[in-house]
Amino acid sequence: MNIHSLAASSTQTDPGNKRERIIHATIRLISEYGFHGTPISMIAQEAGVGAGTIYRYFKDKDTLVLEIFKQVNCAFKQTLLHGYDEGQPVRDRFLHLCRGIFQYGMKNPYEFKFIEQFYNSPYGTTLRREKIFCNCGDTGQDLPLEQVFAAGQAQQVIKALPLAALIALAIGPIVFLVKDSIAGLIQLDEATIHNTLAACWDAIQQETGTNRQPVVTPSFFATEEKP
Amino acid sequence: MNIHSLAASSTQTDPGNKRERIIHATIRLISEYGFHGTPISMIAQEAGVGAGTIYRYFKDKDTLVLEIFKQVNCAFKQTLLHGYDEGQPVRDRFLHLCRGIFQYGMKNPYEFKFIEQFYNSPYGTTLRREKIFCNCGDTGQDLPLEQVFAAGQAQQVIKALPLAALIALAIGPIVFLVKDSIAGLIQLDEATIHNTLAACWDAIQQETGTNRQPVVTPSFFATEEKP
DNA sequence: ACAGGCGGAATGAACATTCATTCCCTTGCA
DNA sequence: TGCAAGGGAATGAATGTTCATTCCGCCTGT
Repeated sequence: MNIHSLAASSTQTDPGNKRERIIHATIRLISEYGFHGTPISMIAQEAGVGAGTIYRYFKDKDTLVLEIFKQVNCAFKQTLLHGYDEGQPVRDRFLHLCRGIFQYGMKNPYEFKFIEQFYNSPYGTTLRREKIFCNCGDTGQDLPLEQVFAAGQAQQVIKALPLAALIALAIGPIVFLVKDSIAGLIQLDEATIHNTLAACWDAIQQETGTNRQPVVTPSFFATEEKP
Repeated sequence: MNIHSLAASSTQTDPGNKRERIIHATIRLISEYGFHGTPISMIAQEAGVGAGTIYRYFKDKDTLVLEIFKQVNCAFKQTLLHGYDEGQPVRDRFLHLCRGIFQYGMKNPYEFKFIEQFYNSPYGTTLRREKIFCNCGDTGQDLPLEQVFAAGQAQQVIKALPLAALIALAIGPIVFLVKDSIAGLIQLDEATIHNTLAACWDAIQQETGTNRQPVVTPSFFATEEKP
């Protein structure tokens, strides 16, 4: 798997809309069966094109999937920023982004699961570790969610947990629930979505009231493990 | 020199420990590459046995993986019940189970990812939908986590969210964090684990104080989507 | 008529599974 | 105690299938 052909995308406008059909077929099938579980022949059939035609548009299977991932991932990020206002309070910005992830997953189940598949593959893990990601106007800066966490911690409205933990607390439940929804295991109504998102906020927010267990600081655990 | 006997181990009890070696190799490889990404030949090599030997112990690749899943899933559930006391308060029981998942994942990364892979495969989804699961002393009753949620809701210490949402809020972040840890993307210390688990509780617990946004009820959303 | 996109058969590699053979432990017999 | 035959376990080359990729003749738009 090599990385080239960044922009051979549209030699001429678009002959049929074969490229699009191939992309959608790939997303749908890989989201369900995974990379190794979806042969090129299956993609060709689903797209309604000949197997050879796929190679007119993509160098090989690896390139096909990687290019689709970049495209889908960028579109996903763009979606999150729709209507996003940096001037809003931390809680509102947080909920906007989380709701965006939720809605994206509900409206684009195949893309959502495709992204999941990719991130959980060895290739995806490498990508994350090397922080390559895609550049879709992305200047290498933090994702907005990370900015929200930083701002929230500065204002002491968000817990002083490691970034990875905050991300897990925010996104973990959403991914979990969206996957269950896509699989048809549950039916989500708007109230449940709203309350779940509020619960995600409860998880990361720094309590200021008195009716809460104190958060234990790292130094507490210097010598012992459990009270 | 001698005549019989140092090892009565062979014919019946454990021929070598090949079966074990095959199982461990399968878990390790599938946890990393997925079902379709790990050929039998690779499993045989990793286990240090001939490819044909695997078929002495398992009917085919599907059976191999399914049997391993049952075994691993049951062992996982048993682990969670270690030291579990139904007489404890809801919060303590909840934290015990969540911590158990966390620790299991950290100590058994291959098994943890194997279970993940399985649940996210088409087969795993089907299994979940049909609620077949394995019966390892499992009398078909609810998982302890579900019992805790039910008890907590009865006592009004846990939010009145659908079961699937509560499970997502509890397990989602843990799965997320453990996977990051296994991938080597983060380093977890005990304090972070403790605080993250506490945050999971914050997510599902029903506030009794006054400094909290009210939880919106379903009827609120009957006609509109966003205030 | 022709240039180039297109489908799908052709190709060689890789895969799951089988099977003839080898290996090694047990056991009957001298 | 020594020895060799018997039999189940193990092996890896053989088999038939499926895969990714290539190739070539057809066909459409111009």
